[in-house]
Amino acid sequence: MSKAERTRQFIIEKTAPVFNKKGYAGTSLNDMTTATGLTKGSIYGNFDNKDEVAVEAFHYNQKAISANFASAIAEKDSYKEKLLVYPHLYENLFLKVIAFGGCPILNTAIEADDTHPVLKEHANVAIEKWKSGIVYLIEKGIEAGEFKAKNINPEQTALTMVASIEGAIMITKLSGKSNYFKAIMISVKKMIEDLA
Amino acid sequence: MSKAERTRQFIIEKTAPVFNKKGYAGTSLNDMTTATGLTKGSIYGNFDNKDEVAVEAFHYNQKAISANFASAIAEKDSYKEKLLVYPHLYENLFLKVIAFGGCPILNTAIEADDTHPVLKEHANVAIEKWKSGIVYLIEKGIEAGEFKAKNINPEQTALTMVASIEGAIMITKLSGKSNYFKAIMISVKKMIEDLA
Amino acid sequence: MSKAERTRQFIIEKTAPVFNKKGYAGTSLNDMTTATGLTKGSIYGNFDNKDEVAVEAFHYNQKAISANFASAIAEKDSYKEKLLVYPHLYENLFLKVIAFGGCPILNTAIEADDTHPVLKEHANVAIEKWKSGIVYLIEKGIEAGEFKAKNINPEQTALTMVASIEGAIMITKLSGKSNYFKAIMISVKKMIEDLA
Amino acid sequence: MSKAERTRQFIIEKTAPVFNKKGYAGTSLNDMTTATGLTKGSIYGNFDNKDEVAVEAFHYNQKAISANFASAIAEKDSYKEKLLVYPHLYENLFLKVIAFGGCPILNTAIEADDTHPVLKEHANVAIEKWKSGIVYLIEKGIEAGEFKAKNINPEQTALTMVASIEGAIMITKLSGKSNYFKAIMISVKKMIEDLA
DNA sequence: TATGAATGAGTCTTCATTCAT
DNA sequence: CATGAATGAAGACTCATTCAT
Repeated sequence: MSKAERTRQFIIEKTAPVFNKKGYAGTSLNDMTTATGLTKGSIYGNFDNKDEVAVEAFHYNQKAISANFASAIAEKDSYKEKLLVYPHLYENLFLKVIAFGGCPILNTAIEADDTHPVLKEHANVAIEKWKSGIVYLIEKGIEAGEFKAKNINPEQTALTMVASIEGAIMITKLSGKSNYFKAIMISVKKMIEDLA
Repeated sequence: MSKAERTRQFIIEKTAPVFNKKGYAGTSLNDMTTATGLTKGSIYGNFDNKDEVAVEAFHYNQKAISANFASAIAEKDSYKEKLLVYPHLYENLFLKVIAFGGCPILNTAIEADDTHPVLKEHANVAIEKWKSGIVYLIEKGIEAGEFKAKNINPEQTALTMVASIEGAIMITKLSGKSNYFKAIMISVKKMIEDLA
Repeated sequence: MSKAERTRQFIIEKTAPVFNKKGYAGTSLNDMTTATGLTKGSIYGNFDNKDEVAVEAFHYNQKAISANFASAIAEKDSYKEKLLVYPHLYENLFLKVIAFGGCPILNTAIEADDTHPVLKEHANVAIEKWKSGIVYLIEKGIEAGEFKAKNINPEQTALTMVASIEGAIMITKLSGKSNYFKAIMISVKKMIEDLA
Repeated sequence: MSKAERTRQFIIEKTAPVFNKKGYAGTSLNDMTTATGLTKGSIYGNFDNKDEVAVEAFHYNQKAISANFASAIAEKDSYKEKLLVYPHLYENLFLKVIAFGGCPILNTAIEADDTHPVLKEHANVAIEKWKSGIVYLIEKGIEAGEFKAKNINPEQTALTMVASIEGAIMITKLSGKSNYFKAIMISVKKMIEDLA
């Protein structure tokens, strides 16, 4: 990794949590220099503009969270258990996620949808990927005979899972009540168990 | 209604959609003068500061949406049908809601949670009220013998409904795919029907 | 006194202390409505502009202080005692003068000299009148044989008295040390006694 | 001296006379950009806010005047002559001082005493230092046998000198009459000569 | 005469971005 | 490659003043 590449990465890592908390518009170049200890000139030497940093920071944040799930899912043997990783792991992680500023997809989606088409599209791709991953697990579960083929709509289930989890993060961050999050995760688990 | 009261109301009505789309920080005083046709001085003659307009605009937006549901719920006879108003009516309204900038509670919650405690609290109160309304309908339905008392956790159900709907709005606004919204509403309807 | 005249007077009385403390530029129309309980329209109905109120307020403040001296001087029999009224009475009044915002002539002179020719001239006239009053007392004292004619320059003495008193007010208000004021007044008294 | 340091100094030098003439509140950022030829951004790049420039400008103005006296005093041999530097040098300088906007201590004291505690304190320190300097010269003069120890109160004399000079500047600037200044300086000289 | 409401130029300050060194 | 310094547009907010009612 070249010096330039390392500095880029350093800027992304240090600014990513700020972007997730303050949002794209709410994060200033000054916030970015404070977070990195670098100068504005240095940031502009490594990125074309604030947008570019924001996009990379979004990806960094997004991966930081999804990586946890990918590895945990890989470790499970059955598809049901793989799906259950989402509610289970979120129950363990959600305090961290909230301290981290919440879900980057949700944050970016809400801020960018009417104002920033580029960021919006990145959030869209991330959601679509997440959904597809769940659809894939459900379909594989059906193939494997774990889930009943009839009466299951994999996409509907995937979308409802994603919606519930994102909604749960919002509500819990807003209210500060952890048991709200747990209650919704129980519903998600039930939805998964009902597939069998 | 005094002139002052009318102007206040006028400012709220005209700026409310802008706040819902661009967010609190993203809406400038210039946006507000453009939306109203008034001068900065006039806005400051009727409000103490931007915060005050933002809070009123949030309430205006929130009521604009919740009013639809309140009246429709009042018209239904059974508690099941009252609960079903949410998925049914949202299916009819969601294009409007999206054009309107999305759900004000969701937008405000996401923008304000790490940056604007006052707005955050207003969003929190609104979510809590929504949840309580659903809990009330479920409990009344249990009392009335419509729903089976055992195995039902009214708060869990209410939270999951709210989370799913908010998540659905986010996902649909982001993807632009109406059928995503419908799919999640089917899950919500099923959840309600399973109460009986 | 007509209603209009009474309102004018009321505005002057209520705003005068504010002007003396905050200065001409530092006193806003809002300060003036707060001080009077009246509206801006009402103030503009009774005065052409802020300048006019400021000028009247200056006179009001100036008279409020000089009245104390005029009456006390009238009561004294000898010219020496008349002159001693200044240091004596100021020693009793200076806490009030400081709470009142300091000497209006001094305040106006300093603020207005490079920025507001009209107010400056009013302050100038007031100082000139004060000085002339002292010169008159000294000359009368010489005529009466109280003071030695030779070696006395009435104008020089008057100017030095005025300068010392104004300087004393400034220093004391700045330092908060009453004994600074008293020390300077001792010098002024000595200057008067040396006339005899 | 770094570029930043030079620009800071440049801003101070160029704005100092404006602050002395128009006062802290009366000097706008626009006045400051006009005086320096720089942009607002540049001023804020070198100072935190207007306050900081005002404080530095006060010190600059204060030193600009006191430096004249310090060097002239150092050149004199006797303490009486050292003290006489004040009335003598002021007689030569006072036209310059008046063109310069008057005495910065006096101007700042009057404007800031009821409105700006930070500037007020800076003015207070400057007055106290001036007074202490005179007290020191008188005490040294007593030690050296130049002045009669009995009947002399060094602090009272110092305060009266400072008050007379400040009062003289105010009166002269207001009236435009140079001979007023000279008359008061004669009194100050007499006060010094009477120490012997 | 007094008021409430509006105006637009002004206030101080922060913004993302650029560029010579 | 990074820095320090500058820019000018935009930010929220206050000002003295006006005028229909």
